[in-house]
Amino acid sequence: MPELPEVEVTRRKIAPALIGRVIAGVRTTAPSYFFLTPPPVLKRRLKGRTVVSLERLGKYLLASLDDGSRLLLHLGMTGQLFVQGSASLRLLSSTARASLKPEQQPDFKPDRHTHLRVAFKDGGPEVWFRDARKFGKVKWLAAGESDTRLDRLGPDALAATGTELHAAARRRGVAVKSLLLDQSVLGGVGNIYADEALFLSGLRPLRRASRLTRAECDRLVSNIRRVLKRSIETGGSSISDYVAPDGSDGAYQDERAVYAREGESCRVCGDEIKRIVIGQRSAHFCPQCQR
DNA sequence: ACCGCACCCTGAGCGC
DNA sequence: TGCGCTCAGGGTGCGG
Repeated sequence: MPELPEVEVTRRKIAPALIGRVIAGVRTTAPSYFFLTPPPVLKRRLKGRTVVSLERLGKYLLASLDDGSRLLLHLGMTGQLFVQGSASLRLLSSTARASLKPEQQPDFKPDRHTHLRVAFKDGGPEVWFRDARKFGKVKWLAAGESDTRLDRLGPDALAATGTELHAAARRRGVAVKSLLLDQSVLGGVGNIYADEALFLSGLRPLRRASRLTRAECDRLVSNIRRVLKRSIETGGSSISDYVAPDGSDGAYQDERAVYAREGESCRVCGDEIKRIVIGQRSAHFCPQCQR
């Protein structure tokens, strides 16, 4: 699920269910590396606090609390942040979708993957964080405390400029695809949108970053912004053949030009979409449109 | 400073 | 039906 658009949609959806509410208590699963802050500490620090804001930094969510401390969240690959009782189909990953059945039911019970359950003083619906693969993260930050993960983040992909990308690209010998996935270069771009933006820009994913021209960087940044904005508009998207029963799926997956379309024909030129591996990740492109 | 790689974990989908 | 295999939209940390 989680690249910038999905995290942003999650933020917008979950913010009203968090902001202004007083936390009554937190329940967790057993300690694991999912918890960068040990569960007992987390429970102690969050109890009685009020969430005052929720912002997104790249693919991270950062909740500010009334005592100046902050809660850092990352959804990893399969993380799901949702309001208890809501069937947020469009926010779920494809893998989660397949096993979604329980969540579609209003009486869904927290399972062994539901690592965080936040209850509120008002007695209303709880906010839950479920993550089957545990690549997600939760960390409590004391007032004024910084975090290397945040410090390392480059400019947000929605705000970055061609100048910034060009400056970062110049010294790098890696494929442009790898450069785009580097969160210290641009915050928020993941595999899907990197492939889509490269397609729109007519750039091969294997193209060396250092050989990108200034004009190409301008085009690339502009197309990254375009695909991210479009995806946010459609409510985020999930790449899957699965059709949501309620039809609430994001529309972006129907618009994607290359991602997970290996062997299918290009919508622009009809050529066959190829899939290669770059830096242990899949990359998709049209040999004809991307030179 | 940069690069490639191993690794973290679970579930889905495939061929047999 | 079940088994073993490969794959997955995330990131970190290590040695070279």
